[in-house]
Amino acid sequence: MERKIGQMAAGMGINRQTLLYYERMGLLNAESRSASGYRYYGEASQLRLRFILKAKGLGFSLQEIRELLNLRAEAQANCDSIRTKAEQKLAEIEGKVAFLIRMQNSLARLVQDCEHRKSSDPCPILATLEENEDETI
Amino acid sequence: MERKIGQMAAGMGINRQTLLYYERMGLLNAESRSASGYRYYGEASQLRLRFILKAKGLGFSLQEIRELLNLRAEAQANCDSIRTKAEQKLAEIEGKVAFLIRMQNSLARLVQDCEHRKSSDPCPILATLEENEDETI
DNA sequence: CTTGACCCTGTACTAGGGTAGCGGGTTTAG
DNA sequence: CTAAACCCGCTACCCTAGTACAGGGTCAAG
Repeated sequence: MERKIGQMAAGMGINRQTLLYYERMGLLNAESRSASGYRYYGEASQLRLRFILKAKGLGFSLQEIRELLNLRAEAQANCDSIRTKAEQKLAEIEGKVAFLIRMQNSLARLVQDCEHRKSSDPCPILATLEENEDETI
Repeated sequence: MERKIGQMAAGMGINRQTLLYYERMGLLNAESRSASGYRYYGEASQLRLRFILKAKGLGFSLQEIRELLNLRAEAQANCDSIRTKAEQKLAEIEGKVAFLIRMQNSLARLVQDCEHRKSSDPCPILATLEENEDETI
């Protein structure tokens, strides 16, 4: 069914302005307009928006999503380009995870130390942050 | 030893402009100035900058770092507030890691599928992104 | 004393991803 | 028929974390 912008936004759980923003960014156009200019979004737009939001959820930037959409438009056959992009993104995410896990371990260790300190000791978190050596991270 | 801004920046591996930016943001002032206005950074500034960069490395935002610095100034005794902040940040990071790992699994599965598809099949990544159901993430 | 490397302040710009408000037109329920 | 709720285009603004440039002053070596 056809939806006006407000319904489309609410239905997808995003802001009305965001939909306009995506249009400006060349990601999503309404399928049709009323005589008075109201945007009407049909099934295809909803599919496309779902694509955009999922890809965003998978960590693709809007720029990358535009490329994916173009690839999709180009040819269904072009699975290889898509897979390459997905693989690159995967590597990137693996890097982020590794980094965050290092952060996580460092912080957890600091919090641990903090719990076991004697009340006369200085705060070990502050002490670590003040250290000269780069052992923490 | 006292360093001018360029030496300080180079020594810490950051941009000169970034140091000015941190000053504008109220994170770090030079200890002294020459008659002509040159900034001179001493030991205390270097300690403070190291603190800032380490905290940044642990995932704190500049805003949060400002709060940490204030806490630090308030009282060395206030270990509890510091630990609370560290714990909050830890929880936040754990959330991010969990999310990224879910993304990672989804993407890895898609790439897998992509490798094993028959050349007649449609690209499984595109197919997934077009799906209605929210199973992917 | 000049040259080059450095420093000053101040302003403006970047990217990414939106968000808000204005003045006015349209639609729909009562 | 009217009032609320929507929508239009447009411009401008938000945040974070910087980065760049302009126009000018300073310092040290040769």
